[in-house]
Amino acid sequence: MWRNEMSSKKIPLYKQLKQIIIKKIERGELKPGDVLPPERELAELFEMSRVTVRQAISELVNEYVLVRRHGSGTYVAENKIPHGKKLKSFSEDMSLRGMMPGSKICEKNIITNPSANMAAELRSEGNLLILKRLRLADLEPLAIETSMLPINRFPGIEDRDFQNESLYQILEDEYNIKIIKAQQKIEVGMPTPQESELLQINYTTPVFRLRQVTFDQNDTIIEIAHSVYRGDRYNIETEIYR
Amino acid sequence: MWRNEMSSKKIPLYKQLKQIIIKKIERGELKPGDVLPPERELAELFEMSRVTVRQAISELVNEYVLVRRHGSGTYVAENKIPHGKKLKSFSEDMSLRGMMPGSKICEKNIITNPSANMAAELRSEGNLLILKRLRLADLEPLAIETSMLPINRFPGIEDRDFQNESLYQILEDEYNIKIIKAQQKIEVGMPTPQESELLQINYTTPVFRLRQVTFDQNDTIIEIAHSVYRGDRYNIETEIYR
DNA sequence: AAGTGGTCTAGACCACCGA
DNA sequence: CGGTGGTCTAGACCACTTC
Repeated sequence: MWRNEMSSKKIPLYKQLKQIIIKKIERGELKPGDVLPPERELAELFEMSRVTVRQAISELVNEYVLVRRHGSGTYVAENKIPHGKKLKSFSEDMSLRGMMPGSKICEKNIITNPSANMAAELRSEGNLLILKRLRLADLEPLAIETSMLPINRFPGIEDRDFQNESLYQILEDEYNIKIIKAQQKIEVGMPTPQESELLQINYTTPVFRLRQVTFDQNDTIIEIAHSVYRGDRYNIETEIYR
Repeated sequence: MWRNEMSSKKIPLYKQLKQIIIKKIERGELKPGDVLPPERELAELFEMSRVTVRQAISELVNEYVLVRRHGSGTYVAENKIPHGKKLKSFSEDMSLRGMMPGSKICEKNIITNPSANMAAELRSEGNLLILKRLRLADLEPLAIETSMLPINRFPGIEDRDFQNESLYQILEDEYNIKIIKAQQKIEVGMPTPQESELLQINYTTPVFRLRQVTFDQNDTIIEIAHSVYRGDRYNIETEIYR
C-alpha cells in the first residue's frame, strides 16, 4: 500500500513525496476523509526525516489537498477545492448558475509587438492573440472578456471559431495543457461608454473588473484575461480559510 | 535597526518573527523592494535556528508579503497582494498591505429580538450584539463593517472597547474560539447617502459589498458581517484552482 | 496514557547569483 | 569566488486528541 516508490532522480525528496500522495488520491487509493499514515511513519517508510515529510504535507495543506488535525492525524480534504475556490471558464460558471452561456466575438487580432502595459507578464513571449468576446447569459449581455494568449505556444489557435467553442476546452483537449490555477484581482468601477453600450447597462451601473493570470502545470503563464462584469447581474461567492 | 524585540510569551518563535517583519513593513522601515537580512543573520540576531527563520519567511512568502530570490536574497514584495488565500481580520488585512489600521465605533447595540432578515442564520441563537465600525487605513475611511455576534456564546463581550481591540483577537485569545473559515459573497453597488458620508466619497464612487459568514472549529456560525468597502481604495486578490 | 501533529535545534551540503 | 536561498538530517520537547 505505502511501499517505497521513490525515484532516485535529482527531484527533491519532498516533491517526490508530494507526487506519491497526489497519485494515491488520483488513483482512489486515498479517498476524501481518509487518514494518512503518521508523519513519523512516512519518514521511516520513505527514509527521509520528519522535517522533509512535513514540508511535503505542508504544501499539500496549502493547496487544499490535505487537512491537518492536531493530536489526531492528517486527512485527505473532503472537498479538494472549495466551491468558491474553483477556477471555472465562463461557460462552466454560467452552467453552474443555471444560465445558458453564449458568446459574440468583438475582436480577434494578432499583436506582433505587444506593448508593455498590455500584458507585462507575457510581453517577452512573442506575438499575442487578442480575443475579445461579449459574453451572454440567457441571451443577455453579462460580461466583456478580453483574453491574451502567447500564440507561439498554441500554433493554429488563431484560426479557431471561438463563437461556439470553449477556450479552456481547446487548450486542454488539443494543446494538452493542464490548467492548474489562476490569480485574480477584483476591482469595482464604472463602465466606459463603449462598455455600457456593449453590456446594455446605464452609465450609473457599477461593474466588476477582473484581471486574471492563468497558469499551467509548469507554473507557466498561459493566459492573461481582463473581464468586465455587469454589477447588477453578477456576484462572486468564495470560501476562505484561516 | 534589527534589534531583538522578541517577547518571551508562549507565542511560537516563528510567529513572533513574522510579526516583527510585518511591523517593520508597516512602520516603513522596510519598503517594497528592500532586502531582508540573510536567513543566517536573522537566526543569529533573534537567537533561533535557521529552520525557524525559514518557517516565518515561508509563511510570509505564501501570503505574498515577501519574495525569495535564490542566490540573491529575500525581498519585500513589490505588489502587495492581500486578501488572498487566508481569512484575515480588517487589522491583519491592512497590516499586510502596509497600512495602519484604525477604527471608530458607529454603533454598539444588543438586539433582544432579532428579526429574521437581519441574520437569518443566527436568529435562533438568542440575543445579538451589533457592532458597526468605521474602518480606517492610514487614518482615512476605507470601510464600514457591521458585525453580528450571538452574545450568549461570548458573555461580557458587549463591555469591550472595540476602538483599539481586534474582534478576532478577542474571540481567539479570550473566548478560546478557533476561527476556521468564512463564506463570502461579493457584490458591487453604489453607496447610500449615509455610507458616502461616512466613507467620505462621492455618490458616484462604486463600493464593494461583502457579506460574510464566519465559522469556528465546530462549524458553528460565530459571526455574520456586512462590510462596505470604498471601491476607489480597495481591491481583492485571490487564487483559485482547477 | 499513548499517539498525533506543532515547534525547535545545530548542524550539513547543494544550487544559484553576482562581482 | 563568496554569499545567498534550497534541501535535508536526527534528534528533542510541547500541545492536543483520543481512549
